[in-house]
Amino acid sequence: MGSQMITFKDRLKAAVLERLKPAFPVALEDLDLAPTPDPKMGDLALTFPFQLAKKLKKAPRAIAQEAAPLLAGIPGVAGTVVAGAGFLNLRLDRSAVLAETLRLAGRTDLAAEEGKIVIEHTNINPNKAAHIGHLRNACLGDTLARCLRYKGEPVEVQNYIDDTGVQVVDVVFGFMELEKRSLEDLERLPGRFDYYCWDLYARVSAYLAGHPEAQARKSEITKRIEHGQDPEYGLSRYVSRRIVRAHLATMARLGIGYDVLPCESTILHLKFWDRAFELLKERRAIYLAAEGDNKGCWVMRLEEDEEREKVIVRSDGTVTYVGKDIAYQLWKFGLLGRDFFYEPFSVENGRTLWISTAAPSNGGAPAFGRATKVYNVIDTRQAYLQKVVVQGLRALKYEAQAAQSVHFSYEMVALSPKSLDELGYAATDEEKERSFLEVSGRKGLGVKADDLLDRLEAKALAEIEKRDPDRPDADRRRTARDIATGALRYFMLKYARNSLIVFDFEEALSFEGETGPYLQYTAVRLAGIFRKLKERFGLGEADIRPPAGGALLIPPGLAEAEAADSWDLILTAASLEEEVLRSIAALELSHLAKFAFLLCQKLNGYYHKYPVLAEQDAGLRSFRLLVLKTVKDQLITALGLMGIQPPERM
RNA sequence: GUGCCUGUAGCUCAGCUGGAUAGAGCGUUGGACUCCGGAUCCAAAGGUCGGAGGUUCGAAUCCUCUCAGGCACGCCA
Repeated sequence: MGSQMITFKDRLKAAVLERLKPAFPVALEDLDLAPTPDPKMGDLALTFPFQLAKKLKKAPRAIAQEAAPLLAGIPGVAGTVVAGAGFLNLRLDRSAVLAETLRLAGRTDLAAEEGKIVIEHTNINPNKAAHIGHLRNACLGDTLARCLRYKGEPVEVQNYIDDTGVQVVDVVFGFMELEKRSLEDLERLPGRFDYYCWDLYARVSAYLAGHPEAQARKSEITKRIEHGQDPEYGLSRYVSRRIVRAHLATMARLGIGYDVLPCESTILHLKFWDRAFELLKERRAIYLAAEGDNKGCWVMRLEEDEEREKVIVRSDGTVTYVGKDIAYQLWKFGLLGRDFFYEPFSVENGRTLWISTAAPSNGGAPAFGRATKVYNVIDTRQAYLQKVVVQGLRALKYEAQAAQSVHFSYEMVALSPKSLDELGYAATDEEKERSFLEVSGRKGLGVKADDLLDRLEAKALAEIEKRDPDRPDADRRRTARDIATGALRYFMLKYARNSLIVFDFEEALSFEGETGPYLQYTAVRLAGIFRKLKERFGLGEADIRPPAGGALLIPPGLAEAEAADSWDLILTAASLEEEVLRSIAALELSHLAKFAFLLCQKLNGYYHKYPVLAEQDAGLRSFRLLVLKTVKDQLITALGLMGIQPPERM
């Protein structure tokens, strides 16, 4: 069953309104169909009697009682229940609703609303290995992309590469000044290059803090990189490209991919900023400060605080981060009047990943950018800057695009004191006082993404070997990888985005309870039933269909307890599309995660109570199979949206 | 100082645009079918929803105040 619950509810609402209208002053928006706390009280609750009580000067319960008979005979409604202080609950006609939803199986209530959506996520500085904070960003961004695509939206995923930023400069400084290495040395450097740079970057940060005189050399490196002068330029390019490949490999382990990599170096070469600067000046979005602290700078007034201004161009003529970001945001909407060139960077599963270039190349790249809506997945600490960027659009009179610029903000991942010990980090006394510690690339403090994935895989492998020692090696490893991915992706999605995750190894490495592997295990058991169905009865999943001709679905004489359990399970499964829409609307992907978990909990309970293959009554057996098939399809879809792959066995 | 976020069971967190008896996982205690996989299921114990006012038929949810914690506010990115 696709979930036509949305259409069903809308139709139901309209029918209810039609019946009530002659007798009560109700509008469509007064009619919300909420779930009841207990199926015994009916399936869907109406609360309008409470709203009308004052207007009609009547008790809500009396209104509900008066209204109840009016709803008799609505298609799909089997009866009404007046409950509590004035709830009017609808009891649905289970067979009819089941038949209808199954009849429409495969159809969807979802429809695209945007011309094109650009999602920017991951955006890791290409100077060190990815860590758990980056994983949260990428998991959120990728899941959002999957949800929007499922809804039918055209989605383009961009991963911005800041390949000329200070962080890359620091690592180039380290290679040149601290290690005296040439480009050829780097090319021969074996092993995990991103890990090597992780340590080097921390060393450079410490060195620069202790050697202020080294700043001059650092500035020189920055300038030479900007002007394309070797060896600095070549080194920066080598470092950033090799590390981007490492990041892509890390994300590929999680099934996360991208469409295009816009690079800051290209933005500089193609003078995106110059064009944005012209626009900002033309439309008087910024002005040259004549006095005060910002004298000589081009600044923008802040909307919420007239007194304050944000520097966009420094007094030395260089542009700030926010300025560059405004140019990039304009480009995403196709408003800049300039464009990148592209060349293929890699091919993964037949999907080409493009990278921006300053010079025309072979072509063949799709038309990137030109979005009607943009999501920037960036942690909450950048909320202020994101606001300034949007304000920049508004100042340019791009009101519509400003309104369609969404900052998908989320809290950071921090480290628990316990995890600090495990990392062997020597915390200062001040740091020990804190309940958590921020991940810090400068200090070299953090849990590397690949290390975490390695540990998850090792643990999963150990579990598999314990349970099923005879499996072929390749099979075991593939399964361990799926489990590791499932565990990590669910972990990153289960928390609300405003919730600070204080990372703890024990929690992250758990495979029991509310975890990815629990969901995968549920799916695997379901698959097991259908595998055995084939073996024992010769029936494939495609053979599990509702009886033809709208015949009665629910076997006569089905025990009330089982009828209620089946109904509850089906109704839950059918709400997938609603949950996806709700997740997108609230930018709260934990809704989707919790939904999948709830569905699994209900399914596991059902699984325990009602045998399927062992059931002797053929009618009952096929009814249960139909229930399980329905749930299985929805569950697989939900897992897919979270990037979680259920293994064949586990 | 200003702005944003958070405070719910021993711990980690849910709680949809205010709706009925505040839920889950972990942990603790006690259980489970010669069963379709025990990475599962069932049960018990565990809560002044930080505090005080207010709005409402109804508040964990909205408003005000207050306490506690976090983050942001740069001619860094």
